[in-house]
Amino acid sequence: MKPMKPKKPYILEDQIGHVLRKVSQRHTSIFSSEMPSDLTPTRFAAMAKLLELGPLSQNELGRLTAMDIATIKGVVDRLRVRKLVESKKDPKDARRQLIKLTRKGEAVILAAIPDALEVTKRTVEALTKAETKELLKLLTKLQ
Amino acid sequence: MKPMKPKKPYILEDQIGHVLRKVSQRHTSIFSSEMPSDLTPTRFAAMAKLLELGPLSQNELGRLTAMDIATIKGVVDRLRVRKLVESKKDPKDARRQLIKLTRKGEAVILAAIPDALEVTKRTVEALTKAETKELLKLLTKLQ
DNA sequence: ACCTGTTCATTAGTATACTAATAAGTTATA
DNA sequence: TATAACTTATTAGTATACTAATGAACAGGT
Repeated sequence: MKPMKPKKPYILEDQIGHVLRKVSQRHTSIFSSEMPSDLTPTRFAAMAKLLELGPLSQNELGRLTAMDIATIKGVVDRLRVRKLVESKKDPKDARRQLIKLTRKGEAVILAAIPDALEVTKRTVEALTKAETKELLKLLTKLQ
Repeated sequence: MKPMKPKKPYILEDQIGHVLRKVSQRHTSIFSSEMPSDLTPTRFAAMAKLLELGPLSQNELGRLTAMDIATIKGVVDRLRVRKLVESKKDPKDARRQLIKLTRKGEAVILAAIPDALEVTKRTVEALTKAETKELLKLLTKLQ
């Protein structure tokens, strides 16, 4: 008779998904304590991409910020309500909504970038520089 | 006059928060492709803790699975609808709802554990064992 | 010019994740 | 014992995150 395979225990705290969730939660919490209350991580990401690349379609913006089309729509809607971005039909492609930063949006994102870099710094403050680099390298492999 | 500090560029892809978000998304996607459709990561985590520790109050369960009280309530409600857990008043403390696995819930979680371990394995399949260990060590420091 | 397949955007529905307000029950202590 | 402080749970509201269905517009090839 084959010997029984010993049952592997399930330790939640050792599972990568659970740890990722907790670290993400901590990051979000640091973000909201450092940044103005209506700048969430995703809103910030969308605005940063628009600053970097200029006007983009909603889909492009979603792809570049890792949000699916339903999620990016909500984010853009809420940015538009706050007059941080505006959108208009793309004259070259009637399907597309071209999203661009308003003057106010540009000012807000420019002012917020140093704080966002500080959020990153605080998130990894328990690690050395070498460890941080290693962590980013490993996580990047898992994307 | 003091020299101007050079403006640091903001590279979204280098920010830990963004990379964490993407890796979490990929993990969730692997989870839902490997597991039965109504077992989400959080439902699974809650059931795994109940299996490990027996009946717990909603708050305790939330703390042990890193969910705030509003989130764990929703998760428990949806587990209850599916008859995977049941709850009753704690006779020793009238504030508490004691949550416990049903027979069905226990069978479901026991059957699902090997698949959940496989999800973890697939999530880190791009890394060596040593890298995986290192990643978990670094992430754990950031919790 | 027509069809086929693709892309873009919207909508509805479900699930996590948080805040803030409220209410009820328990514990600590003055 | 009275009350103050804390804990537990619920509810309402907002924000990400995904699926699936729909419809409009575009692109390629015949």
